[in-house]
Amino acid sequence: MTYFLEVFIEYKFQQLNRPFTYLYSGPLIPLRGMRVRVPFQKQSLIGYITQVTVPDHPDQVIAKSPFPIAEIDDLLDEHAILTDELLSLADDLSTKYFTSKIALLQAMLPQSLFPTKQGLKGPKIAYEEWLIITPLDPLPPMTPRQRQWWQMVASLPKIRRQEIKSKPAIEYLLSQQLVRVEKIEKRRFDFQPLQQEKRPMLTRDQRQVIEEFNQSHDSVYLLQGVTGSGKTEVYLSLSQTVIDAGKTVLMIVPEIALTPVMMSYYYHRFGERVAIFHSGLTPAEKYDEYRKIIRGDISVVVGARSAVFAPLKHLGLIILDEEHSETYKQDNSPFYHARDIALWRGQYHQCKVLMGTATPSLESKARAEKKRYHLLSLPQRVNEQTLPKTTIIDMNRTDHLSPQSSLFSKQLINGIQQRLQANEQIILLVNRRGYAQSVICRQCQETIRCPTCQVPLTYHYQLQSLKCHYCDYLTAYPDTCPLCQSTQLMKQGFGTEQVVQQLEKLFPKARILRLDTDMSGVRSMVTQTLKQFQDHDADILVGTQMVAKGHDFPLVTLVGVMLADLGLHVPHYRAAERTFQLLAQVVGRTGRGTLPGEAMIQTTMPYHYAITLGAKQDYLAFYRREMQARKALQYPPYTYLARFELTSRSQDDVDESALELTRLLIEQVQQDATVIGPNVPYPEFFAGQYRRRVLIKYKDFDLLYDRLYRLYQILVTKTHVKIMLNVDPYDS
DNA sequence: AGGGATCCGATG
DNA sequence: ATCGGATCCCTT
Repeated sequence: MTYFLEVFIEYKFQQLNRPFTYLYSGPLIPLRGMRVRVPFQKQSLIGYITQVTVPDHPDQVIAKSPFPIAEIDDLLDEHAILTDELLSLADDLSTKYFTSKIALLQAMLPQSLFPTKQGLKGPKIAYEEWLIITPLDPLPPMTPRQRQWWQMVASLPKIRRQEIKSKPAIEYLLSQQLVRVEKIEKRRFDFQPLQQEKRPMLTRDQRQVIEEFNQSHDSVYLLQGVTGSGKTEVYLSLSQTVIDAGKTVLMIVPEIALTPVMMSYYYHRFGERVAIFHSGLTPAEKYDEYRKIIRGDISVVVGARSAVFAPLKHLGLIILDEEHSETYKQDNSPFYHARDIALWRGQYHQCKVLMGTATPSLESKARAEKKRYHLLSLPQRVNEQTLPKTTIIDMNRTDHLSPQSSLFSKQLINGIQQRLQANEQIILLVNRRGYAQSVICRQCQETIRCPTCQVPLTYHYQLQSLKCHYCDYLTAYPDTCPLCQSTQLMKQGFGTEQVVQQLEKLFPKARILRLDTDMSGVRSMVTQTLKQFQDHDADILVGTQMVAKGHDFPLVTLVGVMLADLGLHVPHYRAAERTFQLLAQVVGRTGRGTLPGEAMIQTTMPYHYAITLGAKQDYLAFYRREMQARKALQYPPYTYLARFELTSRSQDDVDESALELTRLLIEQVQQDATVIGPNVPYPEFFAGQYRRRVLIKYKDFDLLYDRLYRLYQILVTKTHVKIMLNVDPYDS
């Protein structure tokens, strides 16, 4: 049989983002989604099959072809590693986001299955050998010892080979064909579920929401429930219905740190049919989980952003928890948003998509108001507690500051003291990691900066080093100013490390934990810290926004926020929304058990609406107010944004291309869009590349698409400059 | 004319 | 990305 294969090769360049035709005439059956090794210009490259055809007269096809068609070198997979759905998703996304299909497949697949040469070096399937008895009559002769082992194998349906301690015995049993060996794929990921309390009874509100969801025929739902209203129970209950009907569920959470908790909930209900999937697994674990999913052994996948591509078949429900979370947007190529992917897959499978949060993104709330999404609400906390009492503390007033440490207000110190005495727990949000924000030289007034990004470096006490929070550049803390050699270096601003240090001085008996991304380098450290706090092996948890998300600690009765206005100083149209959401979320971490909660917010901007409304968790007031601001400035959700990102090793080249692109854009699309640029991003130089951006603001992408695409095609051939389109960018 | 560097276009 | 042919440029 002669097959004609359409193959995409491994290079992820726009110019090569098209299929090449190859021949295969071997004994196997090639399928869409399998990887192949192909000759390509004297090279041997990996690619994947997107189309297979079997013509009646292959010779004629070859004769008529305008180019010579080569044979593939090798067929690399026995089964397709991608479903038709995901191939078609990659198709759609590569057109919409101007990205090569290979780049998208790399986002969808675990590294070890990448269609690149690298991928082939990845982990292989791990097998375990199981012994299974073969009924024989009459039995061959056996020594008593051999007979003993034989009986042991016979008493079980199957047994792991390594459990039989006597090697000669097995070999004899095998040689006599009394038992046979079956190789079964091993699952390397070993999930240790967390302890969980008994399943609570559903509240009336929860039952009502579940009923409304099940009765409705709408496709997209926004579940808006205040913090502590029990959204997770709703997710579990709806998942149960779907799984009982023989379909599968995709459960997406915003952070890897939240997967073990959510996974435990699902694991306790659905056992081995749950898979976990996120970028924190080892390549081997990811490989195993992925294969398990694609084989159809899995009913629920729990995971972070990349799990939205999990190749589940027969999807019956997609849940996106904490819908507003910015971690769902991948802000480097390929620039996708997990919410968009979820909606796309929902449509493909004709299944419902449920997005839950206490503080919806303005986009989603606006769509719910327009009835494009079906709004479900949980207005009450499950424990019938009121929302926590909150105080905003003006840190401009020196009389508010504690005489013992200027980082804290008197009030917060007192609050912590009281909780420690009552043996209750405290969360402190400090949304900046490290010890000191920056280091300045008193002599020459210069800040010490990253040699590659030019960003001020942050001082880390534990490492005794300076760290760049953009590129992770690390250097020992210098004794003298690198510019003028003066010894008068001064640390400015504080972060989590310093807060912990001060707390240790102020409360020597308190058990204090720190949680931020600096410790997530060590695998499972985050989970361990959270578990320690959950088990009340610590009194105070100090951390960055990681502490604000989704956790449920019933003993926490005080939440303190330091530097609440931090996010408001970033020049970004989403700054207020981010600050509001962060505050509302973190304030929601207190008073979740039977004890009433309290929150104290330290800020130098005590009257900013993001802070006053965030403190009260008054979503609706914030929504109305922020929508007015967005309307006045014509920002999303009243318009859409897209950003061309240009990078090059040459500053001149990138400047030239950016100007050219801006000129063309103004010429081509000014009627239907606003063109802003070229802009120089911060930092300008990153990862060995100079960067420029051009922003466009528009109302209707379809109207622009053809012109943008043509323009892109012209510029993309320019050598030395890479151009990417970031639709709906989130970073500043 | 010869050889090396550089550009450009195509890749099945 | 990378190969190979065309072009350019300098030297002899």
